[in-house]
Amino acid sequence: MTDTRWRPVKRTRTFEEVLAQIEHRISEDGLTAGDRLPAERQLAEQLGVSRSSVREAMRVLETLGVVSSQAGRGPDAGAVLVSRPDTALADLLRLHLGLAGLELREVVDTRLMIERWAAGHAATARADTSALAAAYAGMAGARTPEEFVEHDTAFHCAIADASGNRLTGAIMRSLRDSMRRYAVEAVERLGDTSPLQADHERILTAIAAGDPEEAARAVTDHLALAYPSLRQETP
Amino acid sequence: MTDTRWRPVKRTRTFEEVLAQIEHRISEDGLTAGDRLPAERQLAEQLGVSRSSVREAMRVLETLGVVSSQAGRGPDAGAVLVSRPDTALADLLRLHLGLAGLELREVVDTRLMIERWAAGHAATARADTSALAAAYAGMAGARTPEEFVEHDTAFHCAIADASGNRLTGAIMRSLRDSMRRYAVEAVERLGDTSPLQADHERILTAIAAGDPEEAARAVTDHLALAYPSLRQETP
DNA sequence: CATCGGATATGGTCTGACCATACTGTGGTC
DNA sequence: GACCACAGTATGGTCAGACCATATCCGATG
Repeated sequence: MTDTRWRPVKRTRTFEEVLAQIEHRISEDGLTAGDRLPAERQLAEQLGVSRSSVREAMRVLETLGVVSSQAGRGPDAGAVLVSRPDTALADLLRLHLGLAGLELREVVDTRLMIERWAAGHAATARADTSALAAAYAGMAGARTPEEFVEHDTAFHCAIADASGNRLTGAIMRSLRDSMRRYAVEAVERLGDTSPLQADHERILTAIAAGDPEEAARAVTDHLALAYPSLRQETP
Repeated sequence: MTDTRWRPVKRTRTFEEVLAQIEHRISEDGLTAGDRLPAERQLAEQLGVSRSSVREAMRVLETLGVVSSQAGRGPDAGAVLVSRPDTALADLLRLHLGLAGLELREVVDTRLMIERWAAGHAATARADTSALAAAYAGMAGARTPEEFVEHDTAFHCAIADASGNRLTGAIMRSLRDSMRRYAVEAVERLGDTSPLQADHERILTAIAAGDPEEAARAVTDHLALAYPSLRQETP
């Protein structure tokens, strides 16, 4: 038998080491959104690596919605810590949908799960419904399917936000972003948007009235209407 | 007034152009997991950019769990398309938890939402419970909190997987990964794991018996026990 | 005091080189 | 013919140094 001695699965690449250092520094120094990271050249010298490796680490952090890089000089320049999971999640889902690693029905089911949960919570908590009402009004004035979907997205994201949980809100926004195309198609296929608006009014009323069961039912019925082909999966 | 002529909000960086090209190529050529991307040098030449820019784009795709790079030569070498949203999601959540952009209670609440939903679906679908049973047995033989949490994570991820929805499964895995530390602390604080095991048996039985309501209740009670400080948020 | 223009710090890109890794093919050995 | 050792080579990983684009800062100038 040849040499099957154990070798480490994978040598840690330099930029991963940089990532670990930065992450360590964040948790150690208690950095939060708004704080600045050292400049790329400076970081490279501190860690004893090349600027390329630092840059690749920065790309990763930027992809994850943790830093935002800005050229130039001054307080706003450089790599600033942010907290923007939404766009990162949206990119992630969009790419995996495109890769056929995920199917639309899985995304829609997940969305239904979140939305029922959020609608119930929002109703229980008697959450502020002004954002919902604004989006509802926006849909009424929409002239194209794209415009309608825009406000529809805002409406449904407002439901998730009203639950008070930022994580579900972020997931919701990403789900909507990644399935925008299909939403437009669904609206075009339906033609008339008035049934959708009736649903929306029912949802809005239930949340405002603080009726979690009715809110959850209304959301379920609404998604069954918007995505009839997936109906059988919503018990 | 100075020149207020319109400038594009932000000049698209080169590597973003590369990203768009690759993404376009994926959806256009119908590439799926397992297919190979051109080599970095080759891609750089094709797109008329430097290898650095291609590499930064690769880092982004790798971060999103879409490609996996492997040095060397042969069929497995180079940038291969994969579909691994789990690790990407886990990194994302972990970093945002560290940045205080998210709070633990939001993560736990989201986990409860998914787990109730998944338990109900798994019970309804009479899903295969062998993975659940195996993880349950693993917990019984665990000797340290870390080991217990390891199998506990497998158990709860198996619930999410049993729902048949890969997206919720991936989210579940990421949530568990990102809160592993807190889970270990919770087990240590509890000391005795037998109440947890009793819960697990109840969940397992309910799913195997195809009783969605009981499964959802069992999961809810279980998380209330494991995270007592968050109990008031689980109506 | 106001304004303009260079100095400067920052990220963005490119080039070319070298290293580490892992397969490929070739040639020798048994 | 089967097997094995070794050079060849394509791939990603890293580095160094240069230059460009952008945005602020600051001093000179009117």
